[in-house]
Amino acid sequence: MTKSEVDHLEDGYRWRKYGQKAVKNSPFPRSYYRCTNSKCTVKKRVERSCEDPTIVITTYEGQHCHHSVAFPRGGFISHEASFAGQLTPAVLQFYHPEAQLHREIPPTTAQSQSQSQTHQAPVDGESRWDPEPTSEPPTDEGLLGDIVPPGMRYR
DNA sequence: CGCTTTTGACCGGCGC
DNA sequence: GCGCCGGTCAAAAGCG
Repeated sequence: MTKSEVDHLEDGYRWRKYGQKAVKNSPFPRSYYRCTNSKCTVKKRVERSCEDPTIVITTYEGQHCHHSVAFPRGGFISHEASFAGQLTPAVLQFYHPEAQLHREIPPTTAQSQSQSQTHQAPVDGESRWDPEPTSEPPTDEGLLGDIVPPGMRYR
């Protein structure tokens, strides 16, 4: 879950929208994105919270088998790519429709991605990520394959 | 000219 | 068996 005012959350990857559907749960439509890389079967589902338009719920499916496309000097992408091979426990409790109803929204949601960060890869550029991690095949180690990068919570 | 977005249709699964 | 819901595909249009 990410709080943001804009839909296009630049997470370092290139996404191609392949569909949009309105879900009954919320008045806002849900968008379906897929990684432009043919090898990457990663899918992303972006939905807006019904109660809080400023919050978008982004669900990732699968893992990227390549590094982010380009964040050379942008320097604001998180290091989530490094987690490409592991699952996050966060996925266990990521679906609580009711829970979010009484969730409060900090008024200071303004800076979602404007800040530049601290952390910038010294030598990055492109695919330094092995197409096939030696320790684990891209096939996927978990049936769910869902991954929620821990570093996706901006504040 | 190529790529991305957009929108409607189509398909599969589930519930009743 | 039918209807509903969610998800994906595919064609056309728009933009860079």
